[in-house]
Amino acid sequence: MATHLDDPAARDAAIRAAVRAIPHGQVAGYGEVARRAGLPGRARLVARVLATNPDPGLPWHRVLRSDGRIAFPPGSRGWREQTARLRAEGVRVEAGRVRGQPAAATLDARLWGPEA
DNA sequence: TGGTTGACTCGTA
DNA sequence: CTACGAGCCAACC
Repeated sequence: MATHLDDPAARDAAIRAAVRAIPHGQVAGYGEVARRAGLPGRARLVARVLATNPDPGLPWHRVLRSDGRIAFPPGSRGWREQTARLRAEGVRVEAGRVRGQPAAATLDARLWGPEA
């Protein structure tokens, strides 16, 4: 049976919604975003969506690789822009790597905290 | 129809 | 801690 996520457009929308859900000044991994969008294991799909994303308002810079590093080649245009955008939000970035916020932790845990 | 590509991830050295 | 290889998924040619 075809679930709503079988439709490419729907998956695309779900992924972008998950990205928009990342709070200002916080980050999340590709795999984490995919899981939150209801697409576990589709980290590469998330990357594709961001790469082709037409929405300038999407906080794509808050999405990192699972090891906390920026996914662009060091020194590239995107790499520099992502670094700058993150720093502008108060995120500590060193050598293309984000510190203080393990991207491996679940987004839910960060949104709701250890209390909830 | 079949091989290549990439803003990925994980296990191992 | 970093580097490399194999696995994966969907889009492209």
